[in-house]
Amino acid sequence: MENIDMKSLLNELTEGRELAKQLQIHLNVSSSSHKTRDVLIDKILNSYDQALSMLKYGGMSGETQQGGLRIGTLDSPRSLSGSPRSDGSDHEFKDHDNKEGSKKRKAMPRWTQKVQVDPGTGVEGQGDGYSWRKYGQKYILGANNPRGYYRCTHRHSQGCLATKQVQRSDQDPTILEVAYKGMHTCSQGANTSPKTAIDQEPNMAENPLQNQAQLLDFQTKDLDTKLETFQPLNTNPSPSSSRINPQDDVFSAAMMETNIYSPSIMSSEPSYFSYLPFLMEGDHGSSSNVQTSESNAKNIGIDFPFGQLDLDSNFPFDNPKYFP
DNA sequence: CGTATTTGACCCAT
DNA sequence: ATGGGTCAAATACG
Repeated sequence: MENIDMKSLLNELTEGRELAKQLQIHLNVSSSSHKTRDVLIDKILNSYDQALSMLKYGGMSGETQQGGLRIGTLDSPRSLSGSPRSDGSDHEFKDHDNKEGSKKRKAMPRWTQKVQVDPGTGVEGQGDGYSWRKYGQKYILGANNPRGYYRCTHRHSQGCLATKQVQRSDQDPTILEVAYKGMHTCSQGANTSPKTAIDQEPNMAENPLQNQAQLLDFQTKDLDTKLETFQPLNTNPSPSSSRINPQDDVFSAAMMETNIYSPSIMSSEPSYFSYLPFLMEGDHGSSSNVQTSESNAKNIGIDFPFGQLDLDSNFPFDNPKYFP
């Protein structure tokens, strides 16, 4: 039963590929806006994110791994409750629990993403293809902004355990840190046709409320209804693509690595990085601050999303059962 | 009127 | 004991 959810995995990867394709198209068509591209990139990253998480936690319970990374703009971690020196390093070869015989702890995949919101509007753009329901908010030590707790709307109906936490960065109000936990098992997001999503220019953004309402079909309420602090959300992948082609043609990796971050950065719109690298993290960092590990000064942002992930180390890629 | 959000209390893990 | 995460009643929203 601990088998990897091959279906979902394939879906994610396929979706990612499709998105990449779209991005490619958009890149050729200079008419597409940067935002659109950003959105695509965003989604692509999310797809990989999801897929990787699945692999990671589905393949082995090695759970927490951490590839620290940060965005160039963020600095000074600010005073955390404790001392940041905890450990940014990567030493995870300490077997946590040797007794695998015991009950398997639900090592839900966790990863965080930094999302840049539009400074002017304060809105992130479009939401992910999932519907979230806010179930809590709390002020965290060391952070001035509250952290919002969201869970998948279909938690009860479909037992989807995906959750996410959204917190606005203290220093950069335009940066939103979204920590995801668990993956969606619900049947939503299937209809997240990227095309539709990206086609909508997220320009409205006046009222967070309206924003969410008009964004897309799926409602994504992550926004803070409060007037004082808007807190948009981020976007997610769109699983369940229509068809799965296990043996698609080559993955245009080259294209991806070349364009992934380029558009947003070099294109123009200096104020729009849109997507920041994400990082997987475990629980060693007792301090819960998302941006804790800043010791890893290696900002990969502009490289390749996978570079930061050390998955290779734990990834059972030798597993032949990957693509049946 | 049904559903999502708000918000303090509660619970659990450090 | 403290802080983080969740619950749930009350409220807001559409």
